[in-house]
Amino acid sequence: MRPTIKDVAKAANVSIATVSLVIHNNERISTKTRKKVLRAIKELNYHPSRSARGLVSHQTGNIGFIITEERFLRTEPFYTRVFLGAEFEAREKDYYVLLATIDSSFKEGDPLPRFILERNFDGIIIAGKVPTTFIDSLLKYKRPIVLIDFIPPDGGYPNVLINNIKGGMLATEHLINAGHKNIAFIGGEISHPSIMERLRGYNLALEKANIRNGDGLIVTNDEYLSRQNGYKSAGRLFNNRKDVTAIFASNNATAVGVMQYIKDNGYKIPDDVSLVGFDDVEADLLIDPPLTTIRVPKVEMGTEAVRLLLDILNNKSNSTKSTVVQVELIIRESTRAIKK
Amino acid sequence: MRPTIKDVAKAANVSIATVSLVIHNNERISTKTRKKVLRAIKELNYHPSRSARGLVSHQTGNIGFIITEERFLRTEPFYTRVFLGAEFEAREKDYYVLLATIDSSFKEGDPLPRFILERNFDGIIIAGKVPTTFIDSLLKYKRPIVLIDFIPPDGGYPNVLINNIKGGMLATEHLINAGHKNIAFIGGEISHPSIMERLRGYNLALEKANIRNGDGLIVTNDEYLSRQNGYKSAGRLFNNRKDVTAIFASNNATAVGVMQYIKDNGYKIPDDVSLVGFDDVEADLLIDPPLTTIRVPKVEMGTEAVRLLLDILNNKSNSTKSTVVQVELIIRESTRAIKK
DNA sequence: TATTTTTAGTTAAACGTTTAACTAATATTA
DNA sequence: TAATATTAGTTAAACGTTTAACTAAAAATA
Repeated sequence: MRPTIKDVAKAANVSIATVSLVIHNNERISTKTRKKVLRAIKELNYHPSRSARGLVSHQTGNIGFIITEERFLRTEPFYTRVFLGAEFEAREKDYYVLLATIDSSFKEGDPLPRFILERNFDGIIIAGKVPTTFIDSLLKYKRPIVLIDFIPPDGGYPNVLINNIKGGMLATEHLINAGHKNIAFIGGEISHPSIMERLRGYNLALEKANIRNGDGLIVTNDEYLSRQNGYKSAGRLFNNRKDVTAIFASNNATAVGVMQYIKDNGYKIPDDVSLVGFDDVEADLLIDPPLTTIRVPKVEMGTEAVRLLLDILNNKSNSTKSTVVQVELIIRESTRAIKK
Repeated sequence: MRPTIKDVAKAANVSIATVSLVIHNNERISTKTRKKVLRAIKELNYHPSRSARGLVSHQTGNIGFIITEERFLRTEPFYTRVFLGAEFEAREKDYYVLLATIDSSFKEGDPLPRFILERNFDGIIIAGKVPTTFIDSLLKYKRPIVLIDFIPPDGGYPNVLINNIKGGMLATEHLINAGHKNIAFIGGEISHPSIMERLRGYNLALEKANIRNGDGLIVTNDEYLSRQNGYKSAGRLFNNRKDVTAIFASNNATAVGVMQYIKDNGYKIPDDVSLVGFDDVEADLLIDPPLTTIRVPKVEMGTEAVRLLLDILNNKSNSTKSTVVQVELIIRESTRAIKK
């Protein structure tokens, strides 16, 4: 049988209350007693029962982690890394993470994950864009919510954001510094605030360098970011502008599609066209040539989200604080200085 | 405040015991009372507290899902799909799934996931190969274990297995039927039972067709299944045997590496070489040409694992029953009949 | 010295369930 | 009809914690 607080109390020859107080670092217990109790805890390999604890304290020790099925299954392990960061941090802080996916077309009345219905969570992390209706149906549970890489239209939630503007600037400036003038932006899912910001960074960098980019260099649509979409968009781009020498693709999958199109049409990377992606996933290294990209600290985003959430749960923070994680330019072989 | 069993009892004008019995489908309660109680439950949107339940029943309602970090982060969402299947089935059966990763070099004494240390799980699912030391350190918790796609050396656990032999045969027979004679097998991680079985299926199919495959057609090593490894192995193959016309690669990532090598060396797929993979992940469709492959029912593997585990937990099954999921040949464009 | 304050604990109630043991009412049997 | 069995519930203890309220002993103060 697993040891209970009673066993510890008996072993240390104190009351169960004392054991509980030691566990919670209450300063009312003398160092001597504290040591005695801690020794007993270690000897018996005692771990408090979550059930008993939850029953009296009305806290579950669970953090929900919600992501759309689509995003979770994405070929690039972007959000799996975010999850990993969250799980590590939660483990550290004595919380469990309950991962559940929802449909990206979630409608009001659709079944919610069990732990939500059963109110078995202290707070919830939502990773990536989800339907507003989903967030709405969470409201009545009155638990803190932290969003990752997503700002819903009505805003007002604490979130962990990527410095997308900076990323867009870094990518574009890298191309400008290499002497490029006709720099294109290719981005799907343009309604996503993050993609819009990357475009904004792109524009800011061009402005700063006094480059007036002519028509047809910005190709966007609102389809899901994917290889196919990148391939298609590259086609549209090259139909209009044969003079393009550099492309900034708003995420990695798009970049791979763009690369495929360029290869299929007899151009060479980076000889004819330089290409920069966004995200930095392993696949970037395996493709030919390895992709220059903007690195996003994925694991850190997960840990930050948990920290933010726990700060709110412990009243250390009001519920509108947000964190912005920084990005970094990773230069590989898909970009080079323009031929004179 | 969330409703408790007392609120339901008051609303239905019965004792709390009656409510509990109704929830557990005890036949001692009349249909009339049962209806009355169920109505109250629905009206109040009552869900029993896991904490209270766990405290008295000594069951947690949690299923652990363990996977090595390496496998979880793999570019192909193979195990994420398996997890998804497990989560769906668990949700259905009123269980939570606690996902945690371990290091693939887990050693005795390394920290275990929190829910294990705290004994907060009724059973555990291990997805993919893990170090034997990890399984050993689980033993003392005396909870049922179900393995997915892995048989440890000392065996003895219920598991969900892929019909790898059948898969190997299907792939190889497909190539044989297309007229190929010099059919190679490329497989990394050969110490993995699943890969060995795929090789066995390959051999069986050749035997059945009375094809004596000469030297150098089987290229294996014990490195992790990956693109680079596939690329390298293909190099070794073509150095020895220029006459190969078809290749069965033991998983998808390997196949992609092989494909890359073939392209880089001026051969065409499927014109010069036919190629079959194993796993069927989305990426197979996006590569050029789309890959003929053996489809593995990934989601089903997850649901089966949960079913197996719950059967054991409910004493419906002894703890050595295993399930084998079936595979299917998916013909795409990477294979074709041999040129006469 | 007598009183008050502080220290270092202990006692006991409460949290929301499950379930064995009990009971009152009704049905069956001798 | 009296005794027994069945039905449809109810009562109450138990699960393992937390924590407010209490207390005995020691220290500080008047």
